[in-house]
Amino acid sequence: MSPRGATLPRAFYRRSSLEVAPDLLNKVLVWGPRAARIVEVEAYDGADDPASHAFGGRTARNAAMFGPPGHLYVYFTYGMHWCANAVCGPSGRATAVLLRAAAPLRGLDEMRAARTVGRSVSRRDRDLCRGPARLAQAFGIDGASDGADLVGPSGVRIVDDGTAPPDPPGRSARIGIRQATDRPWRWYVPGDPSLSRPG
DNA sequence: ACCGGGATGTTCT
DNA sequence: GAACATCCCGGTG
Repeated sequence: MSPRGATLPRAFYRRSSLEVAPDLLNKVLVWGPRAARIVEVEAYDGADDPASHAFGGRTARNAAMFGPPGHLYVYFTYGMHWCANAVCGPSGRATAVLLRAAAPLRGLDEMRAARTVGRSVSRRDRDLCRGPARLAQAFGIDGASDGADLVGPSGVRIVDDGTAPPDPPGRSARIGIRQATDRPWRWYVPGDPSLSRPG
C-alpha cells in the first residue's frame, strides 16, 4: 500500500521555507489509501513575514510552526475550513509551506467521500484537492492532525517517487492575503489542471 | 466565463 | 467588532 518512493527525511524540511517550497512540487502526499501529487505551494516566513500566522509571535494556534521541522501545522479559517502546512526551518524559526493544491493519484473514492460530507456535490477528479481547504478535507486532515509528524512509516507523509520538480516552476504572489502581497512566494506546476487557479 | 454574496467561528485589535 | 493563507451557489452574459 505504500507508494513507490522514499519518505522525505527530516533534513529536507530543515531549510528555509523559501527553499523547501519549490522542492515540494511533484512530491506525493500520502495518507493510507490516499495519494496526490503536490502541484501548488506557498512559503510563509515566520517572524519576518507579515502574512504569516507566526508574525505576531507564538500563540496556542501557531505553536506547531515553532516546533521542529517535518511536522504539520494545521489551522482553521473562515469558520469552516482547515488548511495544512509543512513546518520548515530549525526549531523556533516558525517557517512553513502551505499545501495549496494536488493532483489526485490514488484513493479517489475516499477523497470524494470525505469531500461530500454535508454537501451532495459530484465533482471532477481534478477538483478533489484543488485548493488548500479542499486538499485538507479530501485527506481528512483537521485539527487532530495539527503537529503530526510527517517523517515516519505510518500516518500522513510526503514521498519522492522520482518525479523531478518542474524547471523552471511557475511563480507568483501568494493568494488570498492582504499583507506582503509583493513577495512572490507561491510556486506551482505550470498548466496543471488541479491548480487552484489557472497558470 | 465571470461576478457577488453567504456560510461559519476562531483569533486578534 | 473586524479580519480571516476559503469555498460554494446562483445570478448574468
